[in-house]
Amino acid sequence: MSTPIALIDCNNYYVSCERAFDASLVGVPVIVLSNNDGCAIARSAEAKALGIKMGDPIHHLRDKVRAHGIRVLSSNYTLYGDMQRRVIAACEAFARDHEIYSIDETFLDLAGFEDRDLVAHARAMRKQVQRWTTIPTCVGIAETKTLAKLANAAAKKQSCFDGVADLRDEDVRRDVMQAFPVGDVWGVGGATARKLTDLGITTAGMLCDMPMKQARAVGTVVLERLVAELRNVPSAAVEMVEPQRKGMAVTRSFGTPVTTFDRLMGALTEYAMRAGEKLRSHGLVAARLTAFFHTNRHKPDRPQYAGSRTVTLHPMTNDSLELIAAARRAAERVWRDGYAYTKAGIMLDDLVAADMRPRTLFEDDGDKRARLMGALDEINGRFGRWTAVTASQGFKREWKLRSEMRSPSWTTSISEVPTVRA
DNA sequence: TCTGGGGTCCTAGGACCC
DNA sequence: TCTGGGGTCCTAGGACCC
Repeated sequence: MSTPIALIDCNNYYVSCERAFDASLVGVPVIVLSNNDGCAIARSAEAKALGIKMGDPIHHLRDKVRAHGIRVLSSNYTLYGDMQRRVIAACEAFARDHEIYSIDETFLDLAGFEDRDLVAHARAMRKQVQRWTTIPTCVGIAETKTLAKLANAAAKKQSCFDGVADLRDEDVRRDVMQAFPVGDVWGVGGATARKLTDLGITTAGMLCDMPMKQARAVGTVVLERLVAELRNVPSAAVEMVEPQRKGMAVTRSFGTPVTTFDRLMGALTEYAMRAGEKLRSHGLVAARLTAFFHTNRHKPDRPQYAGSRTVTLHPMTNDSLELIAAARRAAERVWRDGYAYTKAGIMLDDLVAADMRPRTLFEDDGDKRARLMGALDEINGRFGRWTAVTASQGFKREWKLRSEMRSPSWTTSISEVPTVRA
């Protein structure tokens, strides 16, 4: 028998984080918007009940917002990241190990806890999270990750589970899978769901019974592994160590369209600075940098252009100034006048741990630069991002994204901690 | 007027080599 | 009619996730 896995998932996570610090948001419909205040990416139960879907553009929702008094917030990732640490801290005593899957979901390795009543164990954990953070959660228990995800979804949807579903028993598993739409299975997206439906496979139970060979033909090894996991055969373990990251990106939509190369470089400079910071905080260097920018793809009647160029970084580097120079080289080659650009970004690939990077023969002493970057990170860490900037980055930042309804940094900025009067 | 920002994995196909 | 047979490496793009 394999070891049990739990998946703990926070309910309406961003909204729950906001509610932890603003009681007036409790019990009313609330939505949290994406970067640039573009579309709804988190919805309270009340907002979902009003028919608001994940990804709905806010400008399609104005009438509903007015009619139902929906509270609308910009996203506050600093707050959500900090709350995540608290949620995980509350879970630590309940598992041997954990793997953070996303900002609101964590897999827990329950090896060593098998002889307990795991449903009671999970309930105690939920209570602890609620007490420490106020955040409501659901827990799915199973022996493969795919089934733990499915258990979690069942716990969320079916009130009979009361927030904790355990799918280790085969009969329970069968019952739940039989009622579970195939398109809701973790790893089955729109394209695969259509193919499966055409074959008459409409539930997780039917997918589980699909011949492995056929699964491979329909959806390559990915779907084959997925079917194995539904059959309770693990094909992915809980990852104790963080796997080596392969690439990273900093991309943003613009608050107002950009039409000049200087403005584009202003934005790319900022993204390259941020990318350098991310690299350094992970102790990595990059071998390749891609700069890209494009016009508004949602408006096909307007002139369209997408520029993208990859350049090699040699030596491999995490030096922001090198990244900025590389971004300029890349952008210059594909720049075109006469278009209104609405989005740009920097992508870094072929990442390697900084102390493992290959040395080049004529590499000059990088110590000075490394110290400069260290000082930059420290200043910006202590006094807030973009306290220290490069001259090319500039101070105007007209392109910067919209975020007009952001809640304060309740937990991470001393000037914004909540005041309590008694 | 107005539509996110990250990531991962897999496959196909071209370039190149012997 | 018929046009080697493998390899490797790289890139682009699809599909999926939150």
